[in-house]
Amino acid sequence: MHALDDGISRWRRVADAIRADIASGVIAQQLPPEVELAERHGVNRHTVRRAIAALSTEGLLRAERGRGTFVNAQPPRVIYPIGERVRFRENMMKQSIEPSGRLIGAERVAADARQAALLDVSFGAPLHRLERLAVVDSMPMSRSTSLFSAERFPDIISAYAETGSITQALQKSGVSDYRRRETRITAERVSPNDVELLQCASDAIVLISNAVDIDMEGKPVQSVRTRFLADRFELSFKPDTD
Amino acid sequence: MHALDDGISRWRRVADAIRADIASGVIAQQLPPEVELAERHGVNRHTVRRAIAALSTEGLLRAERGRGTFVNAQPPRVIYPIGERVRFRENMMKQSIEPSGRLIGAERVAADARQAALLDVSFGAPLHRLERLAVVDSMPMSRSTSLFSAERFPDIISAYAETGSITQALQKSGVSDYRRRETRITAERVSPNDVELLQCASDAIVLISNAVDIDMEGKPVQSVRTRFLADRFELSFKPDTD
DNA sequence: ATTAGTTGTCTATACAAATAGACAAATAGG
DNA sequence: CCTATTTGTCTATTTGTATAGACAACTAAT
Repeated sequence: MHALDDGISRWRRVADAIRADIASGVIAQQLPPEVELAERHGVNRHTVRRAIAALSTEGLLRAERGRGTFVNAQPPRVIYPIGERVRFRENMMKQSIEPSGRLIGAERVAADARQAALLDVSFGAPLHRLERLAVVDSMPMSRSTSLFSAERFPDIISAYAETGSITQALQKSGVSDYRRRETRITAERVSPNDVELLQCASDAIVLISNAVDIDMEGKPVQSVRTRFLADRFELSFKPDTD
Repeated sequence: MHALDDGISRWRRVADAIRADIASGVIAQQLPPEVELAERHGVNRHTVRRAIAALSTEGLLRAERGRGTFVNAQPPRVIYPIGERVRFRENMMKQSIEPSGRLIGAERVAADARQAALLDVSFGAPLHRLERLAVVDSMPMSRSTSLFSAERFPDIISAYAETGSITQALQKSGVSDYRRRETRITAERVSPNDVELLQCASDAIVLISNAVDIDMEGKPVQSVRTRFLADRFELSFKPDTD
């Protein structure tokens, strides 16, 4: 009677279903009793209990003996505008959120064919790779990998380390302003490497944004790949605004 | 010694890792031998075999006894531009793709608070809900739920049924042109209802786009929620283009 | 105080997942 | 032809998942 053997346990599917019901508002404050949930999902009560246990350690639910199981209030999704002007710090502060970027790694690499085309440098040219982690209220939000031409921006790493801001680091390197040329968005399961970094479940979903920033003459400045945790973010694109 | 009990079987995690390695180009044509994969992922060879079996029935891999396991060529992700002008048919035909929309349901509903605000109608006002399925080469790509004011567009359903196009259905209803006001993007696991409709795995990831279209006077025309299969799509946002 | 309804804990059983080892069958290269 | 390498098949064992039933502990209302 097993629907599809997709390698996902029943309690996990029940947990996902409950999570979805909460997100969509089907379940508001209090969960139905365990026996009812078991019937609804066609599983044993113990399976429901395991699902609830998982969601409880996640902080989404709170079970009280004799009373029932309740939904904890969740922080709303952070809205992240994508458009011509993308400035992480500005965007967050408009929503009364105090952000902080953390440098988690820097490396010198050679441009592969794809990056060479995006950044308009020759194949194999030296690049600075900058790994950042965006944190809001001590909760990891996204992980970014930026690539800069090492020839054009030899000191971008130290400039970022000092200022903690891409915008300011670029200003020190002579780029007074920049804008986004293109943003491509897709979604995947989080990579195992990022699980502890982002403090998320090992099967969390990340929104992936591949973008290229250009200076005012239209020359590529940075190529950046950001992985947003999908359950903490919502990307917003407004044509008119700004 | 279990890393994290997240309800996902080991073979499934190995399968996901292999899929990711293929997507990122770490694995190109041929897979490493099963024993090597087993070591790399810290599992038994049989577990790797099960992962490979799943990916083979999925069409991603092809195992040949005595030779090895090979990666089948995959169709590239369809690039879907989001911007002011969003026209499904036009967008697809630019990429030499012949699309087709299928009407899978229509219903008359009352506006809830959120939809009323988006469409600028009063709470409880009658809406037409239009459910569509976008198909490319007989492969389902996305599922859309459109909402129109039933007062302003009483015949939108039949107009869409005749023309098979939102753009043309709106023209028949007196809207010569429209543009997108805002697009909000997030990602979730596919809902169980959509699994058979979209012909995808029960834990596939969907990119969700919530958008509002407005006419040339700025009045809201439709509110549309589209669920794109993340492994078949890439959303692209270009500020300058058009 | 009693009762109905709820979550928490315990034992037991059937079934699937993962591990382990051995060997067959096909391929490729010397 | 022979050998090394690789995928395919088989048996067996251990561990984890899911089901089943019973009962305790707690809450809220009568």
